[in-house]
Amino acid sequence: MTLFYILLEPIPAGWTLIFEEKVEQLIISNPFTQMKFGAITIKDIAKALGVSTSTVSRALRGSHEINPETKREILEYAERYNYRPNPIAQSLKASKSMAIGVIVPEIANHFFSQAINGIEAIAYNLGYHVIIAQSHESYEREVINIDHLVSRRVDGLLISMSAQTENMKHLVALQESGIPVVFFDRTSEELETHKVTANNYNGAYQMTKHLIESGFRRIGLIASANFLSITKERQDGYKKALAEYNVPFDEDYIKYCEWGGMVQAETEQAISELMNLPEKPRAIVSASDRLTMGTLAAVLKQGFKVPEDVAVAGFTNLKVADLLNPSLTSVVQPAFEMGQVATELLIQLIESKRPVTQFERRILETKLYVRDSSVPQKHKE
Amino acid sequence: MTLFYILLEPIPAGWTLIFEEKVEQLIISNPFTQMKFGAITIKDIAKALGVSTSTVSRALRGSHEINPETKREILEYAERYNYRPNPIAQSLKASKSMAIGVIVPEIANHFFSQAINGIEAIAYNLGYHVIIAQSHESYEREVINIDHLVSRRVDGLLISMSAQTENMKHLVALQESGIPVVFFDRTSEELETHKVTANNYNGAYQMTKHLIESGFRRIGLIASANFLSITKERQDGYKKALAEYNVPFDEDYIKYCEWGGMVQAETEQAISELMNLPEKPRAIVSASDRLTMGTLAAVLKQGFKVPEDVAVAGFTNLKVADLLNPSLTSVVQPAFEMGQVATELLIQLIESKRPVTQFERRILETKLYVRDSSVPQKHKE
DNA sequence: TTTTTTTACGCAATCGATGCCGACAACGAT
DNA sequence: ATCGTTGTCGGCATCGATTGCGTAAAAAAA
Repeated sequence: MTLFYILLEPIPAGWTLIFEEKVEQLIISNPFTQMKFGAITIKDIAKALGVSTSTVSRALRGSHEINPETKREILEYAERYNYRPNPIAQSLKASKSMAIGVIVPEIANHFFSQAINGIEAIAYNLGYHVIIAQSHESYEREVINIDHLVSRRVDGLLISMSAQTENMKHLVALQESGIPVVFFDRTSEELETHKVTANNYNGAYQMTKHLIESGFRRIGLIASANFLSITKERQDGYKKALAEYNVPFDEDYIKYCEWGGMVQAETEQAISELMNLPEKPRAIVSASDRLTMGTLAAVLKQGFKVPEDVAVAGFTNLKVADLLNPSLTSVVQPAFEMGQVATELLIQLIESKRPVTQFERRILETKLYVRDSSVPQKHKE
Repeated sequence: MTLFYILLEPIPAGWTLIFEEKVEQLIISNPFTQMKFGAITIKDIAKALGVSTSTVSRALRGSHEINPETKREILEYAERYNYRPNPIAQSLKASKSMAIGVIVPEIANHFFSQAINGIEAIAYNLGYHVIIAQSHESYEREVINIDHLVSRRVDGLLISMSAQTENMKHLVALQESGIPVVFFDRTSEELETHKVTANNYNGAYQMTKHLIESGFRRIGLIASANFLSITKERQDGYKKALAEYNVPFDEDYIKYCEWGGMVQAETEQAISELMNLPEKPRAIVSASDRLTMGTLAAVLKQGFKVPEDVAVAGFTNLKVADLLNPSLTSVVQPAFEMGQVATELLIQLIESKRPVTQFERRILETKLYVRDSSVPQKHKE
């Protein structure tokens, strides 16, 4: 008896090849391997119908220079065998990946996950897919991520910078190499491009104004790294409100957290410093989503009652703000819409035939929700 | 005077082409277009060093059959010009996309965003990128997403099914077509593959047991669609605890929410039905992350005091559970680890040379945090 | 010196889709 | 009857990287 072997791996040691034959097509009925034959290509269609691949390609994309009869046949066949063009081959040919990269500090933050929802909604509609990367507020990781996305040949990039990103060289280089970049949330003036933000200035202004009008005058501000655009804008809104009501501004009432809330110890330290000032603040405004919950937690942990000892208000997109103890006065950003707008602008840049020199700055309105955490005790109930 | 035009688009109507010439290379010094020249290929290296592309390719991947001297030159050149292999071309050649698809109900849910963190951590390390899609608890969207990911040629899929997915045909077909699938969180018995879940049974058991031991006997359960694996498992844990303490089980005390918390009206309706029972429950267990906050909100909204009128406890991965009013007794799942394990298993499947027939079921432990929402009033303070 | 082996590298095909040319037939126009 | 048109379609190169096969030259063995 003679056994025939079909080897899927190099010939095992000790075996000798004495006979070899090539076959055109191998039909395997092994139940384990009736797979990976789903992917039908343009070539298969061409062979099956006795036409060239060019004809198939043209028929599929509805070229007018194909006999309607031939076209019908091809379309029918493609339909029947569920043909899908291989996007990888298309990408190679067209040197477009149909992918956009998104870099955010972290997904597990409602502001960003909502923004990503908006990004995906638009991107998927326009045939792009979205690759998400997280910087975890680290400059290094951000650079690594960008490098990775570039080597993946993304067609464009949406970014909200890490709290440790002071230097924009990596982004400038990116843009110069022809990959469009759009900022959202956290932006920088060092790069000329589209920028999409919430109205941070007004959000902070409204929140501070509300606190002042509620009777608080000594108001602390806890913010992310001070070179971040959001920090600057929100701080300006805060100062504007103070000025408007003739509340003296005191530098000591502002604390910056370089880790932007990623490291709770840092937040607690900041709160502790604030609350140990000779004239401790009667209210605290948190100027960053990630810091807000940390601030509330730290204040409570350090034994202060909210709002009796100190009122708290802050930016947050968490839906449970009104279920907190106490329910939290907050400014909500239109995260979903910001993601949508940024993506529209980015894809516009990607698909623009001519270099774009006019860039937009889109500012979307925030919304203030007043709740118990900022209502002075005497007014309560 | 004669003008020469270099056209980037078809000849405008009214123009006639009278002269045409091809050039080898066009150097454009237009400041707008000094871009897209960053992408250096293997061919460029070959041309520059006067060797063939094969040699370059082999040198770059460290083949031994290349002269060390040549290899050094190539490596140096590649380094200097920051050469990166084009992953799209590699994908085409190898028919692997180095991408895995992830389908979750929604990103803006801490359980899933933490799981995605775990997924990314592993995937990036192993050179895969992650494409995320959301079903929004809709079966239709889930099917569309899968279709999209398949046409994108992902190498494998991680999925936590939507609350409306009763039918597994789409996943069976997927697996049969050779794309490995790994379940996490929500699984199904209709598919033989790796499955990664939290210990839902034990989590619900512990939580229910805790409530019983705290003195509650009439305990309601609010859950996702009843065909979901997590619903079944958690319900079983709940029943086990009841049985263990001889608390009679009453079918009326269980409410299923088909939208799994996506539609708050549904949740409120369920709570309302529970609380209108002749013998209304004294405690409610929420058996799904997304439902937990909705349950608490609904209970409070309907005017009940927690825990005085009714105690509440539930699954949730939200970090603010202890800042809620009242702080919420909860079961936390090891979401990050679940994502990691699922991804490891998936990539193992993808890279396995032989068909895998032994599948694992990994069950990771949950953790119960007892807080105020489940502590009977008399014991408080 | 001749033969064999080894070293080092090039050629060309391949992955799937696309698009520029050019071929060829049928047709009407001159 | 010859020529230009129009309609259809195939050949071939291309995108970038990889790899089996072949081979010239150098080294080793005979």
